[in-house]
Amino acid sequence: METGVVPLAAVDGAFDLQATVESGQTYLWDRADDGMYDQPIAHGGDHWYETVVRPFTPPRDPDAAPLVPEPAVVRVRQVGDADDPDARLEWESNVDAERLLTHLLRLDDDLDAILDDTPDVSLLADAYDRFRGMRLVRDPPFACLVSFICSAQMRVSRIHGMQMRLAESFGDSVAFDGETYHAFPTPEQLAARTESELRDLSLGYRAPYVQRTAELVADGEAHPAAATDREYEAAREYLTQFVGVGNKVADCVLLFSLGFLEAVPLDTWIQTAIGDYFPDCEQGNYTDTSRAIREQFGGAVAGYAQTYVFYYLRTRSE
DNA sequence: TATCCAAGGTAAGTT
DNA sequence: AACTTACCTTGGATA
Repeated sequence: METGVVPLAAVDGAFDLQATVESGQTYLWDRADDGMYDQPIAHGGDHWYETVVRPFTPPRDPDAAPLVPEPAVVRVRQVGDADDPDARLEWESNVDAERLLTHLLRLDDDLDAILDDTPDVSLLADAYDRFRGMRLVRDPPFACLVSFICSAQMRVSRIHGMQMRLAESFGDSVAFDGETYHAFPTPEQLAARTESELRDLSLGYRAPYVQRTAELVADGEAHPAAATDREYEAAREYLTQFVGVGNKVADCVLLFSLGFLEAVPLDTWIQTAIGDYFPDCEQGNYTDTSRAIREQFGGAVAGYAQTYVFYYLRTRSE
């Protein structure tokens, strides 16, 4: 086993692991000690989180070496909050995971600079204040694509459960620390399953979407990472060729995997925010409403504001 | 205990 | 091109 420590003093701006991993941007991490999402969100706990990552190349740096040399189990926890000068991330893995963690958790972002670029609007300020240190993520592209195809009309906790079952049922097993983990399935592994087998995992009507999208990727007809070198709206359009992917899911993949920080997924919570706080942004169609709210949320980093607002509104009643 | 409802939308069919 | 409708599943609310 390899282990390491990332001092958070070396990171630009604050960091909050729990908010980052449990805010509904990624469904590929699991809380090690208890069932993630099965209980109300209690911030401040120093939980261990685990994920399994296959070798993949950073979408924005295609000439770089893969982030891990082999399928890797990564276990990480945060010790100390943003105000603690000794705060740190502790990790355990079968490989050197520091570069991988920096990528997945966007530790290379300068969060203070991003906040400086965000408009001074009370809703945004409140959300940033409540979840200070939350960062966006960079999920592996194919797993992110499948996750958000599964997200249609579905609760956060159940989306997470679907991804865990997909890995457990169809992904390669990886031995680590005396236990057996499962990587998220490859496009080939999912393409080889039947709609019925996917429905057995409670994917419902999303099952054929996932199967057919996996086929498109496995057959080489398209790959989500190929959207990266396009202009933002063209990249969104490119992703809608996958089955079960409309503008909203496409925006999620652009934001949570491919590093398009200007993407603002227009989900039900953001639609509510538009109605309650920014009614002038409602333009009657996705493209124009998206442009308007993107402007309102700070343009190039609008996706950061979106994700804070999403999490803020979704957890308001708790 | 039974019934109802809504959950990070999308595809397919109509006008 | 704009507008409707069907779609799986299930935890939690309501009666």
